[in-house]
Amino acid sequence: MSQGNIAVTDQAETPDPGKLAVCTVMEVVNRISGKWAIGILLEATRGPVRFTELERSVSGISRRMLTLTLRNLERDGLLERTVYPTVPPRVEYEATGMARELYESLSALVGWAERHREAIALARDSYDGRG
Amino acid sequence: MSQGNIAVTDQAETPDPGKLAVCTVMEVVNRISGKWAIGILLEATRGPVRFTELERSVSGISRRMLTLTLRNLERDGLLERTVYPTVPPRVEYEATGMARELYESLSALVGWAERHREAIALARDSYDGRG
DNA sequence: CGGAATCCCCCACGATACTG
DNA sequence: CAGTATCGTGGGGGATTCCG
Repeated sequence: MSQGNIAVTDQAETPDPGKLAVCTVMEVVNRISGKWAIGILLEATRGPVRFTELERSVSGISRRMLTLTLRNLERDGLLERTVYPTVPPRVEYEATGMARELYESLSALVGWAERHREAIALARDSYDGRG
Repeated sequence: MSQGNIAVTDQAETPDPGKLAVCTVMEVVNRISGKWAIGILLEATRGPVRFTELERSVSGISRRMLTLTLRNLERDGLLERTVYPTVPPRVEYEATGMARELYESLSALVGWAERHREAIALARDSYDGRG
């Protein structure tokens, strides 16, 4: 994805700061746009959390998706995974500083959504009503 | 999606502001998480833009996806569609005030991505290298 | 407890037409 | 010019089973 927008900046005409911003936004949006990443990130921001705790607190998630999403977040450096070699095994996940900063950066978006939630709902009703 | 997190707030225990924020974030992220929405929104933020102009400036997009994404953005009240009943037809799209505010709200995310891009790349290399 | 492996489904998206 | 219609595909995600 984003082949066009990114490739264009190679050595072509003026790098166009606008296009660059688009790529940057898509980068971060794609990173958290999965169905579960944001919820997991939030739980892990509260403090160290175990696999099974996440399975319970992130309601609706399957073991498979929990594992996959945790791996991706860990890979991006947003979660730190700690294994305690006890028996039974104990694994804890915690948000990194980067992830906490990300969560703060999202507050602007939350503000926007709250300010315009009603307007969006009205726009949809209007659009769906008249076509 | 988000069945769990939203449904839980019906009349259950304390509404948990954290979970509510998760839903709000996912709301807005999902709204712009398509492959083309952000790029289209940017072009339409510069000023009124025609269908064919978008087809050229948003590189790689197909007519079909352009139409679908435009419809969704219009439905959410992020784009305004103006039809000039001339021949040949002329249709212009422009970002609404809401959309412009959204773009400003995204700047925090851009800042985050720029600050941590290198750290993320390193985290990935490290993760992929060692497994 | 904390996963990995397998199977299946759905839908966002791409390609390729046709049209007022 | 600005769309619609139709068909096909890939991968994100669900359900289930097995494992150290």
